[in-house]
Amino acid sequence: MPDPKVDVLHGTLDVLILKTLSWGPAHGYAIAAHIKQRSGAAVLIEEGALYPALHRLLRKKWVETEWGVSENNRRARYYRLTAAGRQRLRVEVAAWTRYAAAVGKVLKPAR
Amino acid sequence: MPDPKVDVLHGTLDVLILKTLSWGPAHGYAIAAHIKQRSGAAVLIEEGALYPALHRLLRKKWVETEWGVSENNRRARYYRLTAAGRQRLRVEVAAWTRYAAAVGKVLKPAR
DNA sequence: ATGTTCCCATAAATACGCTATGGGAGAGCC
DNA sequence: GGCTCTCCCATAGCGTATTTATGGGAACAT
Repeated sequence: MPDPKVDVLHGTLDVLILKTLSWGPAHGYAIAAHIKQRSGAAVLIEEGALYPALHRLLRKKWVETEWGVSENNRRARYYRLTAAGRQRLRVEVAAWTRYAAAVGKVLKPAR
Repeated sequence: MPDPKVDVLHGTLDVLILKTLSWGPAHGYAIAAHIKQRSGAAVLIEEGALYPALHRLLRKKWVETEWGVSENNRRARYYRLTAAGRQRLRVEVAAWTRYAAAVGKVLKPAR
């Protein structure tokens, strides 16, 4: 069984969602589309991961939601960052940046 | 502010270990120390994660092992990259690089 | 009417790191 | 001889997050 495909590293989905919502409220489908587009199709969010993640963020009060109608005239649930969510975004971006830099140092070729 | 500890993101441990072993054979304890040192203490590998990971890599034939004696005159198990492991390292470094770049694009501040 | 896209959602399987815990053996100090 | 510190290996149980697999409903184009 050759290699398992890993689209999203554990723990990075939340920050991607929060960042996306920092541009303004959006519904789930649009969030996934935005991340895909903005990452150059390198990060693909499965719906089975997306909706549990959104509910998780809701429970933590980092986002809030209300039903609405999408641009395509469909029933859609819009998510919006809360103040706590915006703060959390800063924390998670900092953590990612730090971690990515650290991994980069380890993986960097010899000097 | 003591030690800002950062959890290891799922899926990044293997590549860190493989990279470390690309410098030459090493035992578990030294692998953890190397990653800690090289990452500027940002990435700390718990032993409860390290040894299962090493056994995983063994099962996949990416590393091989033999018992020896450490620099401190202690019984130690040395791990060495196999050819398949070296190849796998290239794949995983590429995957990390690509993924990190993609996340970076999403997290980048406004245009 | 039929297929396609859009949109939401959950269960089961899976994966992997963390915490907690255990042990053994060399080295240095009293 | 004891004591403690550091080095080194290892496993079990837990928690959490992602993938896979499914399901459904509504709008729109053909």
